[in-house]
Amino acid sequence: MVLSKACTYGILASLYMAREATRSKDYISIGRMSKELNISFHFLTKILQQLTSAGILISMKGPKGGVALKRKPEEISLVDIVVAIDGMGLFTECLLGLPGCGEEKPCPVHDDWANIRAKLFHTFRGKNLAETASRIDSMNLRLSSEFPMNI
Amino acid sequence: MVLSKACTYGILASLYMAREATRSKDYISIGRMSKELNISFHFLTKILQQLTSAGILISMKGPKGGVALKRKPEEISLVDIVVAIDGMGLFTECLLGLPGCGEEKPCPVHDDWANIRAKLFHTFRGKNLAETASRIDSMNLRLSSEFPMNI
DNA sequence: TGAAAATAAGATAAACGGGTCTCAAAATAA
DNA sequence: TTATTTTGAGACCCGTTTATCTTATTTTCA
Ligand code: SF4
Ligand code: SF4
Repeated sequence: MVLSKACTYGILASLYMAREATRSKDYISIGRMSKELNISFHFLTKILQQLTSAGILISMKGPKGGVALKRKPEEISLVDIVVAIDGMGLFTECLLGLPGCGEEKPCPVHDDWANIRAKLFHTFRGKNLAETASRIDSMNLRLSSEFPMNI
Repeated sequence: MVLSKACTYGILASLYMAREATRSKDYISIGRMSKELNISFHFLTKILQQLTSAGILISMKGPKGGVALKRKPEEISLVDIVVAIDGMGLFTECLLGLPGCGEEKPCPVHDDWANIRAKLFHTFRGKNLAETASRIDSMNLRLSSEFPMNI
């Protein structure tokens, strides 16, 4: 898997919060999100704690508490979430797993992989939560996995 | 990690065999490969067994035995190795891990990911063992990880 | 103040990938 | 034939990821 499960959950939750942020300024409870996104509550909690300590979210305990995006959704890119949870590995690691990959002694697939890797990075970096989340509504896309499979 | 460790080992061993195949027609012992590539012998054995049962290698027991590419190195692409070990997942799975990814109800990053995914597939498919292995020699590239690291 | 609601934190367990180990089976060569 | 060399096959171990569970801690509100 390209992204860890934790990372995809983090992205889905972030998109969910970005969509909510346009409607209210309140905190969103993790329990509610975990139900709507079909993600284990405790697992999601741990993931969002990572995003909180990474400075992407702010959290508040107690009734009316929950979690919210720290910055405006337009200012948060998908790469922020990915890096906070999975680290930079995907964008820096060698495709063939050789330690110390570099330009001087590159492996046979270096050029192609470096190209794809960069494209992946720029794609994630170029997508902010606001625009991505708005597409969910306008194009009737899905966020949760409660739909039937096809292909 | 994009490719599993087993898969990268399989690719490295295949490239090694492709390089050897141009010099002799003998079987190559897994023990020798495991030493030269710095890969655990038993683990490499298991991986190459997968390639054998996938029809990519042929094997022979006993002294002078070992393993060899079944077809000519020019006719084996990297995608053959990847699919035999890791399956088609990398080229078909959803980036966000949602089951049943598809065109009808795609997730918000579908278009970009599908594009990158396709590029990845065509890159692997377009690289055959012969050409890739020959670059190892002609450009003094590396196959094993016994070299010092440099970013 | 006290009950309830929510995150924080950490222990625990299951599943998986990576890796090791042992023994069997086959082929060679003495 | 017998010893040796090799792959084949499977059990087993270990660390990480995924997931669950339990126990604080903080906040709100009656
Ligand atoms: S493609 Fe480049 S970064 Fe990846 S393993 Fe090869 S040399 Fe290293
Ligand atoms: S990008 Fe396409 S294939 Fe990947 S999860 Fe989204 S809808 Fe599915």
